[in-house]
Amino acid sequence: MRGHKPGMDDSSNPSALSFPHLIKWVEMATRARVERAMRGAPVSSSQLFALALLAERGEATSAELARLMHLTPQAMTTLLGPLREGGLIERRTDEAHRRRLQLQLSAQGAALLNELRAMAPAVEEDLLDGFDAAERATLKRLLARVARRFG
Amino acid sequence: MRGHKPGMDDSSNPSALSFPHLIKWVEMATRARVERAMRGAPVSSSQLFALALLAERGEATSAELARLMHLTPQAMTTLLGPLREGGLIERRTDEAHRRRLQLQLSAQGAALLNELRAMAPAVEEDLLDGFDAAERATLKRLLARVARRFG
DNA sequence: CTCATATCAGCTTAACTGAAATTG
DNA sequence: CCAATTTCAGTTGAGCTGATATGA
Repeated sequence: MRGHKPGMDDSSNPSALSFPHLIKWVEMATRARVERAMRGAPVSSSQLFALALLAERGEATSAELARLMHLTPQAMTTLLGPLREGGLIERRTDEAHRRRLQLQLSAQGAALLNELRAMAPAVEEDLLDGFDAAERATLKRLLARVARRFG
Repeated sequence: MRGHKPGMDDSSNPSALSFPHLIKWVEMATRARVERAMRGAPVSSSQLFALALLAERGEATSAELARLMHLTPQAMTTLLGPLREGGLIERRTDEAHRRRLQLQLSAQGAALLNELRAMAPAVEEDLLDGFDAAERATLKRLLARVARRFG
């Protein structure tokens, strides 16, 4: 318990970092390692994340992905442009709503995603070295719960 | 338990997101809300984070902050520039190592940090709505442990 | 000489706002 | 007419590499 009273978090410590700062800090540590591991890859880490979300959904519009990723639709158009030019995603017009363009991974996109997924365990191991299996599972479960609240 | 065997995380699910992607996702949700809450503020969220780290340390060099934030020293110079011009941080030459410039918050910097800290609870509440106190404490404790491993 | 610190210059990527066209 | 989707154009911020200078 390290001197903590039950139910007492660190918010009583005036110099404790807020939740936004903690997330930002861990993300910066993660980002640095992911960028290094992805050096030379044909997509950025943000683009890879979009591919992963699209793979999970099977099919989605650009506007849906923008909402999932908390970006403006314009930012999503920019992000997806190179993926489409690189043949990693394909589009088809939704016949029910002809303004919507349904996206899905191409075979190349799926292959690239699969290939780049291989680097994630090493990054995780580096970041979570010293965390036991239960702690890792708890952290990932809580993060997934936060993320999924919005999509 | 929702059908989970004890000790089993979601890594056996091929479409589960990796730790780097989970962090990125939560960070994007957080970033969007923080940027909205900080619209019009004289510093960016990254600059605010640098101020928070500096406040915690009391004093630090630019190179130390760069290592803490997993940035290059050059990126840190760029990030700190406006803070110095805005009178939010002060520098003094380290007499033992005259090449080092020790940084610390000015009174204005401390005041601004204090003011902007007020928006964090609302962002946290929005993101962690539905999480009980124990879950929030656990999540923050685990995130802090990851972040502190590197500084 | 070597290493760490700090900074300048130039570049790329990620994100925004504003404006416009298309479809339901 | 209005709302959602997509995209173009322009802008800002955040991060990188390379090169330079200084001090221990």
